Amino acid sequence: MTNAIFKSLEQGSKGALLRKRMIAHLILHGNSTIMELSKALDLSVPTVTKMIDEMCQLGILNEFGKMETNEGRHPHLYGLNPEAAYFLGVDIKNRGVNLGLINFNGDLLEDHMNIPYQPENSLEGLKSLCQVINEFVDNCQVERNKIVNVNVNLSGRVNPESGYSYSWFNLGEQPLTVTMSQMTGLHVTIDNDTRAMTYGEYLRGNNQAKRDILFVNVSWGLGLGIIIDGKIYTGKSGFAGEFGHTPVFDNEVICHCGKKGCLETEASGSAVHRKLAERIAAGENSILAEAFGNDPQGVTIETIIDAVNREDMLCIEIIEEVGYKLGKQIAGLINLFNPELVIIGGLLSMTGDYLLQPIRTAIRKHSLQMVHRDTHVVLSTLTNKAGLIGACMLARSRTFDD
Amino acid sequence: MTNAIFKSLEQGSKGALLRKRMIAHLILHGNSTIMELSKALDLSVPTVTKMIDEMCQLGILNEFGKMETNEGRHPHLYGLNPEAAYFLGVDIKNRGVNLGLINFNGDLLEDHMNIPYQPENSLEGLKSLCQVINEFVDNCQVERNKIVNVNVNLSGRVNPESGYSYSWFNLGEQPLTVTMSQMTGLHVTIDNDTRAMTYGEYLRGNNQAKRDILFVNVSWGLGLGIIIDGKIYTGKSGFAGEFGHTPVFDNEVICHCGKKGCLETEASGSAVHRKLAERIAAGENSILAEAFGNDPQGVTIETIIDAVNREDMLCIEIIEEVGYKLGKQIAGLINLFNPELVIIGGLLSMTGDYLLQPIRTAIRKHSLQMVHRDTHVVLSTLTNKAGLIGACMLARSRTFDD
DNA sequence: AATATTTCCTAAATTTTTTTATTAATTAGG
DNA sequence: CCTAATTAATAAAAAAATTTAGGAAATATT
Repeated sequence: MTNAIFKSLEQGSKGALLRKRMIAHLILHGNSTIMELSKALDLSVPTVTKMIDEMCQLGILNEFGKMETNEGRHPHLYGLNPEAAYFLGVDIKNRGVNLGLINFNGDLLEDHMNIPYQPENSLEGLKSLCQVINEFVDNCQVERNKIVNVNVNLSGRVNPESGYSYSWFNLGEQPLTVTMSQMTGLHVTIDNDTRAMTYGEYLRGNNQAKRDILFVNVSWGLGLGIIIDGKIYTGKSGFAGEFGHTPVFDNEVICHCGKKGCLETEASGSAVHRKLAERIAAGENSILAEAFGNDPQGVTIETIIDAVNREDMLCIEIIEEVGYKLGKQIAGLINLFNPELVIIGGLLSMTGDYLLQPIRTAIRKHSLQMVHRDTHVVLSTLTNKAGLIGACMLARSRTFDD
Repeated sequence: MTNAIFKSLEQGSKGALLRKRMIAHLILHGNSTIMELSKALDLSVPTVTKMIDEMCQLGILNEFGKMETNEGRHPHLYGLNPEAAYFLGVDIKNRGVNLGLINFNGDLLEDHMNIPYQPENSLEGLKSLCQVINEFVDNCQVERNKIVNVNVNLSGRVNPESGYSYSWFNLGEQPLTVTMSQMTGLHVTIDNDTRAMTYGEYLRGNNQAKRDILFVNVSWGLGLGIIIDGKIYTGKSGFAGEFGHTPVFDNEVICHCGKKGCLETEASGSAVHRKLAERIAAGENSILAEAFGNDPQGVTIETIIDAVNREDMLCIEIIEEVGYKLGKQIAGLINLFNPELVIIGGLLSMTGDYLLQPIRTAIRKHSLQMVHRDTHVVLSTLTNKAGLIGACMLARSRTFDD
């Protein structure tokens, strides 16, 4: 972002708020006409015209030809200038890190999945993460000074407002965002990984125009992202969505949160892994029997998903069992939230209908018909890139939030 | 509300939106200075001054003397003119109806509890309800034409926007609000009873300045009211908050919703009633043994509450059991919503600490410490008047919503 | 092909809002 | 009791936004 553009959006700058509202509208609704903007922002046509002219001058917006209409003069279309700014998304996984670059328009220009990186909760671990980021920036197609913001997804407790992370890299006194900015020379924001996935699906997952959305992140653990009236809901302290630790069962499995009976102990990737290990140990057959025999800890969720998609019966049975238990709890969520859309995402959702159908069955059976009638339940469309794309989208959005 | 006042707030009237925003602020924050309003509404001091002058002229606002400050010139205080308009709240109970009258300032001027009325889901039942309302209006201290709006609480499915009620008085084609307006000659709005209670506690329950609130309505059934960012959350179709039908148990009790295992079958007034009946039938002793022996259906929640407060051991035991089960599920809600405040209300909350303490114990045990640390769990302060006061407050608010 | 109709966009006039400067009201301290 | 310091409210000037009216670009109709 050139200096002139940045200045025109700085807090205090005349008309900055309106300009940001206009950008936010264009992000959400795509290229628009003056009339549409005038109605959406509740401003007169001349005012919008004037603002658009200014922003075209600054290089923030572009004209994109005329719209095809049936009658009358055709209106011009205006939209974000893709080259006005670039943003970076960073998605940290158990055994690697995903990096992505988008332009101002939100198009994913480059992505680099599974860059080797061993997450380690120390200053060294943070330094090597920043090194990975710096290498990506140095080798990407865009100059460093054109990258306006970097958003990093972290698991666990994250306060995006203050920039503090409590579960990861909670080192020293200053917010993690400040430390990372110093290490990379780039502006950095952070957010929770499930929230980022939710935001990615909201903006890029074929789910346009839905305002009340639940996103269920079924990976090693179990998380929930909540979008209410088009905005991410974080709760009072930023910890909303701890779905995995809902007290449901009377089992004796100790959850990593320290309690017993958490939903996560029966409905998550870790639950699938444990159940598989138990049943293979009890003598049941599976194409993963050998792998579990050699090194149970070495079997990843990806391995299990692969086995499911190769139609291993034991794996499918366990996925169905877990899906039904999860669906029953999602039924409760639907009763509570009466959402427009429920998206099933996370690693385990890559088993597709094997997971989705039992969930749908359980929802039909256990939630009130009048409530779930208006709720669509679908699979994530971004699958394993939801977190990365969400990180990129957040990197952009955060630049225009106050 | 005189014609001039009404006209100045009508949609389309110049500055109506700003005037409504100002009224909304004064409702929520009480009497304010010009400076405070200027900051809250993001308008300059001269603009606010001009608006206030106009609204004082119209009789909407009053000046209320000067505020005590330490230094400098003291600012004038402005607030709603209590006599500018009056509103009626109607709260329908199982065996009667509660009516209340508030002034523009929200002060409860008159209330009439438990007016004999047998709710009947028919045109006759609706007519006799309107007759009760008309009698109250004719005998109250305010002239009929000064009453601007009447809000009626109904249980079950209600769409406040469209004015249709689906569980009660779903007669004919036009919205219930229109029918009732014709029958009473007054402007009528409707809402769900739990939402009204929630709104009452939000505005009048010593819980000011909290923005994310859950209200648990433990009466014969079990409902949940959700306030997010200071606004009532209704979900996509207006049915959010069906907490009572969360699938939790494996029992064989058929809920009135038709399903088995609903939370409501183990944690609600009806559950307490059933458990009591069962254990008395099994030979356990209680001061209600005789009453249950004669006419089980005749024993009301009020009777049971009375027995608890007279320290009947069996009743207390059952309340504690129900409280713990409810608390465990509320723990899940806290994990999900990370709210600032949880209010325990509804008829059963009148057992006070007998219900609250087991709930708190269960929350401590079953929700994540880092999440519930910032959540206060309190009893309803409006108790049996929450619904009525909420109805009155909604009657007023609805006049200034679009 | 000419005219009517529809819709978009622009320019000047009008209205509204904000800035800036000034006056008013109040307290603290000498 | 007077003056300095502080904050509120107002008035006039400046800036910004909207309304109104008219021209421009496109399609439909005669």
